[in-house]
Amino acid sequence: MGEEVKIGEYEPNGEDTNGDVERVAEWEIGLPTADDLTPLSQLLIPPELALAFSISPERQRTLIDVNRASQNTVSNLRSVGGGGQLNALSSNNFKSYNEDLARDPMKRISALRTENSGDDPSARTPKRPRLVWTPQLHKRFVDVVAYLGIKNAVPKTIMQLMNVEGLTRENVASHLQKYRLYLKRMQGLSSEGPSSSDQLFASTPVPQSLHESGSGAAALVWW
DNA sequence: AGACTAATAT
DNA sequence: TATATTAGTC
Repeated sequence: MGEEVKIGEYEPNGEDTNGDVERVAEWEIGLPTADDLTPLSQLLIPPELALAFSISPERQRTLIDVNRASQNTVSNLRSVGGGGQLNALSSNNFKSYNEDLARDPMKRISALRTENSGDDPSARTPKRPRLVWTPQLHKRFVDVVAYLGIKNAVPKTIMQLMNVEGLTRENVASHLQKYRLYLKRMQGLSSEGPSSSDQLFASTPVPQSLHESGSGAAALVWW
């Protein structure tokens, strides 16, 4: 990092948030896409190589490490400049980063939030659009569940580790219920011939549209 | 109280 | 069918 200061310099005079958003969107274009990034969970130096050069092997980074690093990044961004419009900008940056993690569904959510942020009494109970579990979101979910092990994988923990803005415990609970049914079905069906109706989760095909998602804004952490 | 989960609703 | 909401339990 070290980019935060520059971000601050973009906005010396205050309220022009739209200008910021545009400029941020502009430099985001140059960033690598999520798929180009080396996963943080991957070791940079292969163990054999480290051994050969007697480099102390780097500790395997876990989901928790990555999650913690992510949290630290947020608080660092927030603390830069000690307040004022810079804070708002920083959290905006994080928000868009997080939206890109979750892709479309979260974008829809935040769009809707700003849309009816008025005084409409029904806005007091801002109804979230129903969450769509994109392959990206689902993969994150599956990774976290696998990491936790099925016994520790409860909605709150999963939600926290997934670290997706706007994702609720209820969202996860609902998905988990379905996922458990799927696992159960797999259990009984292991080594049985594929009934050809198993398109549930099995290798979600790969919509091309999801690969080049417009802005090309990169997620900092992806796997 | 709050979280979990199975059942039920949309 | 996918996701949300409810209701019962711990």
